[in-house]
Order: sequence, then C-alpha cells, then structure tokens
Amino acid sequence: MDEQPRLMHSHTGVGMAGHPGLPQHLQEGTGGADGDGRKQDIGDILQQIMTITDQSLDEAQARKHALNCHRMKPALFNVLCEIKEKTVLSIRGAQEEEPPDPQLMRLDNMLLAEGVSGPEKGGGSAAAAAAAAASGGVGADNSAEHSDYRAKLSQIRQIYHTELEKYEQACNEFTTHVMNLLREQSRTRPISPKEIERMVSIIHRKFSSIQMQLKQSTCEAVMILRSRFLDARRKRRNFNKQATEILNEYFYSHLSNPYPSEEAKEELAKKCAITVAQVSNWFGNKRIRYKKNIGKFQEEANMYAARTAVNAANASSHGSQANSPSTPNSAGSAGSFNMSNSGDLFMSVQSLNGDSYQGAQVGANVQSQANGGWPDAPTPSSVTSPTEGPGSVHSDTSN
DNA sequence: CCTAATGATTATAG
DNA sequence: CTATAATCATTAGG
Repeated sequence: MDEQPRLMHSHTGVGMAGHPGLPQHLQEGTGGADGDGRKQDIGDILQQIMTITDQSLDEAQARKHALNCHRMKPALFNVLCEIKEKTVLSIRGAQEEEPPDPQLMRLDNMLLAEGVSGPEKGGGSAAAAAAAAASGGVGADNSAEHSDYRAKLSQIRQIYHTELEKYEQACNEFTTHVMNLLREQSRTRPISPKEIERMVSIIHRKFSSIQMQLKQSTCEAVMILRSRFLDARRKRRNFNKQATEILNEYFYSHLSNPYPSEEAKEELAKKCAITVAQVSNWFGNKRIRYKKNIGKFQEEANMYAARTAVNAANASSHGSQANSPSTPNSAGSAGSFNMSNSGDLFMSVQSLNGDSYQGAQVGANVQSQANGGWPDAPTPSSVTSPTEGPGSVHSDTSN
C-alpha cells in the first residue's frame, strides 16, 4: 500500500494553499490522535477508498453507496475538484494556448486558392482560369484540355468535403459521448465543468490534426493534378504536317530575317491552328536549332526553297494558279512574301541546275551565312536584309 | 529500350 | 517584353 504516501504527498504539495487544514486532520486521524469523530470519519473513508479494489463487487457497490450518502461527501468532492483543478492547471497551464498553426494556415490558403475549399463552382473555374493564365496566357480556347482537369479537381473536392464532413461528424459524436460520460461520472468522480471543457478542446485538437492530414494529402493531390494537366510539356503534341509545312515555308522564305512580325505570327497561327505563342516558340526553337547546326537543315532548306521557287515559277508563268501540290492556299495570305522572295530563291535554284544538289544547298545557304546568322539587332517588323544577293526581300509585293 | 526530334519552359540579358 | 540559349519532357521511330 504505497498509494497512501503518494496521496498524502500530493495533498501536502498541492492542497496546502487552499486547504491547509485537511492534511493535518488526515495525518492526525490516521495517526490515531484524540478522538474527533469527523477526522476519524475522513480517515476511514479514505481507507475505504484505498482498499475498495480489493473487495468484491457487491461489497464495493454497497460501500460506494454508503460513501455517496455520507454527509461529508459534497465537501470532500468539492475539495478534490479544486485540488485537481489546481494540479491540472499547474501541469499544463502553460501550454494551454496554441498559436494558429502556420502550416495549417498555409494549407487552408492553398486549398482556397485552388478552389477546393471555396464556394461550389465559382472557385473551381476561377482556379482553372488562373492556372490557364499561369500556364502561358493562352486562356479561353483550350477548354477541352481543362474540362478533364476540372472534372478531376471537382472529384478531389468532393472527396475532400465528404471526408471533412465525416471527420466533423465523428468529432461531434465522440465529443458528446465523452461529455456525457464525464457528466455521468461527475456524480461519482471529482470532475469539474472546466475539466470537461478542457477534454473537449483536447478532442477537438486531435481531430483537427487529423483534418490537417486530410488537407495535406488533398493539397498534394491537387499539386499532382496541376503538374499533370497544366504543365503543357506533359501534354506536348507535335504539330500536324501541314502546320509544320507552313511554318517551315515561312522560315525558309525569310531565312535572311526569320523574325515574323506580330501580324505575321497571327496569320501563321491562324493558318496552322495554333496559338501565337506557339508560333513564337516554334520560331525561337527553329532559329536556334538552325543556327546551331546549319548542315543538318540544309536538305530541308533546299527542299522548301525549291518548292517555293517552283510555286513562284508556276505562279509567274501560269498566272495566278498552280500552287496545288502540298501547300494549297499558302499563297493566299503569304502570297506577298512568297512573291517577293521568289525572285532570289528561284535564281539560286536556277543557277544550280548544272550543279549537284550539294552545290544548290550551299548556294541557298550563302544567304544566311552572309548575314552572319541574322541581324544582331532583331527588328522583327522591318524586313530589311543587309547583304541581299539577287532580288531584295523587302521589295514591294508588286503582284 | 535507346535516341533523335520537337514543343515548351526557364534563365539571362538588352 | 522579346530573343537567345540551355534544358526539360514527351513523342516517334529504329
């Protein structure tokens, strides 16, 4: 029976301040001092409490009832409550206030921004729009791409909300259960309302930490979804043959200054069914890759030069039709520069007639080589070509 | 599976 | 903001 000393110790240690009299009584009572009945009673009661587990259930029940009905019970109960209160406060009074978890706030903000935890549909579309804007400013048109994304996002949102609801419900259930239990027990155990409150807040903390995990995994899912659907690199599609033809045609007919103006880009974009940004990308890639390894592109360059030349020749000789082969209506809008350029390219091709193809390629390349790899000052709108051989590229489109 | 081609993005500079 | 250069990530072909 070493419980007794411990109990006594806790009394002397904690209870002193509030009720200095009680421990003394206890000590005197157990020590068998003068026969004050009340002290003796208290000593007996405590003794009974200490040994209550040793007794049979019936006996214990009877004793419990006896204790319950004891005239000292309410006072003792209050005292015990106070002691517990003070003990608990001294133990964890310091860590009572929790700072608003920055991690949780971060997650909340992100979920709100992604439209998972916000209002029903507005949030989703807003997030999608924002994502679209972030992904390259294309926006609007590629809704086919985003519908899938939105579907997945709303799926995530649904799961998130049902889970959240489930947690909340469980939390409430558990809380009421515990509260009822504690209230029930407060009849026989020293439990103060404050303690119940504290227990409830502990439960809430536990559940909110679970919720945080849910939020975290939801965030991760959204991030994965984003990187899957909105990182266009993952959805890269090669342009179709025709688009590549059109772009290459423009590129090689403007080899001396392959910087399409904004208008030209729009034109090309429309013809290729791609965006202006994609046109810009294409030309950026093409320029750098061409310059980096001209040899690799010579064949291609020659081909397009020849084709353009043929088109031009046909156009010039037969009048206005004849661009049928593979670039049906390329002349429609690009006619102007095709015509203007046709001169020099045609010349070069013509002059090669006697030479091998290699010679022809070199000839075609001389142009760009002469420029030393395009004007250092990229002035896209102006089509002035510094060292132009035969016909000037710029020359008016005079039919 | 490996590799070249290719569209897109990033970093940097003017 | 645009161009370049480097790099990433995917696609297509062997």
